[in-house]
Amino acid sequence: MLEDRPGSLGSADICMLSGIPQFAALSEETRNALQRICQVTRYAAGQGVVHAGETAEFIGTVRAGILRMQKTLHDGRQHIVGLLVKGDMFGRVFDGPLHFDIEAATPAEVLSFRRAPFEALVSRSPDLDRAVMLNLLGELDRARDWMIVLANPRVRGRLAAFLLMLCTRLRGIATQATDGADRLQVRIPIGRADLAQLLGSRPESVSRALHALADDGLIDIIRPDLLGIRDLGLLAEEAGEHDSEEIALLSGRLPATRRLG
Amino acid sequence: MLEDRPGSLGSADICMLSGIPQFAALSEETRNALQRICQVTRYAAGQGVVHAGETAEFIGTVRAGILRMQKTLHDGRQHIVGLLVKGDMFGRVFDGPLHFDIEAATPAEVLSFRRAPFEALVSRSPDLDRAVMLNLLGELDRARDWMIVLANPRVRGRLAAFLLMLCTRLRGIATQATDGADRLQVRIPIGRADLAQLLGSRPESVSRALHALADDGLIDIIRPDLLGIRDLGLLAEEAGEHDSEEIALLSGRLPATRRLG
DNA sequence: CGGTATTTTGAGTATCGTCAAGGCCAGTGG
DNA sequence: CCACTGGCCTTGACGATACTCAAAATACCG
Repeated sequence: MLEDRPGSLGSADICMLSGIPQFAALSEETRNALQRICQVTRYAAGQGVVHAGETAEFIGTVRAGILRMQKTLHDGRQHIVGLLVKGDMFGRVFDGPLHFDIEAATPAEVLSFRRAPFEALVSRSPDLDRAVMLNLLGELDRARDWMIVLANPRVRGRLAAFLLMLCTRLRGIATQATDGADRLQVRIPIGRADLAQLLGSRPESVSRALHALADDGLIDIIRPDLLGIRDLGLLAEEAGEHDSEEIALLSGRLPATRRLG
Repeated sequence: MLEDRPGSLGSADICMLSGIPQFAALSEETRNALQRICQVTRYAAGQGVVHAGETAEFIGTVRAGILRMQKTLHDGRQHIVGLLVKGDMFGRVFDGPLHFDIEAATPAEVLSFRRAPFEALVSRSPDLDRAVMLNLLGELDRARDWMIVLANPRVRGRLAAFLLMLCTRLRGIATQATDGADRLQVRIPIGRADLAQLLGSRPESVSRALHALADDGLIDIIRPDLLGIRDLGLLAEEAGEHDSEEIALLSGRLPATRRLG
């Protein structure tokens, strides 16, 4: 359903929209119109994409890589409030300025549409309008999933929930091919300090929690930013296993211990 | 057992849409069309409105009172992920089932539109379409504000941030008239257990933090669910004062204009 | 007025935040 | 090629905070 087809298309331009699920279902006409008002921009890790307070002149869609959304506090510190991955949009269609900064967390490619023509196109194309709305709905759900992650009382639990999120929602983006067998690998796209703020903790505590999980055999720390997932089931248990169904699906091909209450 | 109960069909038709900001700007024609497919339902505190997993047959808008959005875990415990107040919509227009339960936190009035005709109307009326989209954008922002609240490392800070939210975003809804001078009163619409889960803590810790704030003179605990705000500025400081501007507005004098998404 | 649920308090322990130091890695310059 | 430097991650120690368990006090409801 969500498969993007490797386009056997003649023009290079036509490929610009490819790979983004939500655009795949659009009509030929709408896609062509989008094509005309878009451009691809590449960002290096750490580079700013949009700043809070300014009404972005374009609506963006992540094509590759990971962007982080953050609020800059008055004292200069930054507070991450979410990550944007392939297919996520930003830029407040029809609305005022953004309330958050957006920066590239990894090298990233952004597909950007000039605001005015994009809004006009949305008004004119019901299918695009609907795609935008569904995208918002999806982001809303994910923001609420974040809340559940953050509502975990212990750092270990929040970290486990976060890793779980990386394995499920961001599957195929943050995760990498397994090394032969069934071992799943996850790349953490942000540093310890940022991760700590995201999880409402401190870098030291995050590090300790991470190593505690490793000591208990739930994960392997291959590199500081690269983890191997050993037991997804135990991880889910640690996180409070809110959605046991989805985990079960993932664990299906893994020798995870199933101990549902 | 909570059961959904259809409310009385609207008879005072003309006034049904009144009082909800986002509908005020709609065209006469759209409002009339909405009028025809809506009904008002009243819920008692604790009563269920929609259950997760089912595609709601209604798109709802809160008219009065407070609803809570929650995820029911496999073990029966519930996890609150947000509160809905006047003007907030729920029901995933154009999309599948809800992922959360919705229950009345206080006695509430919900304006509900039958899904099919509502979606048809949205497709037909650009102004309504845009109102729905702006509403989603606003909810997304508030969900992210929640994340910042929850990312506070200490319970005191999270609690202070939560109270601040009640004073700003839910102003006039959770807040009550001041008793004479500058003292603001806030009603907490959920019990300690729910509040604790919402803030990623335990009822005991929430109670202690609350009384600690009271001992330090930031608030008064009039009843377990009714607080008097003594010093908004100190509260903001406690919370980490992310948005000092808005606080300054409130701390000075009102009336604060409703913050637009 | 009694019964129940919720909130609060208390004591003990685990966890976490804080401060400070040490280690690892990459890039830089001798 | 190697020492040096700076950033990030990790570790250690200690004090503060928060969770757990248990019990008492209070509010709520009929």
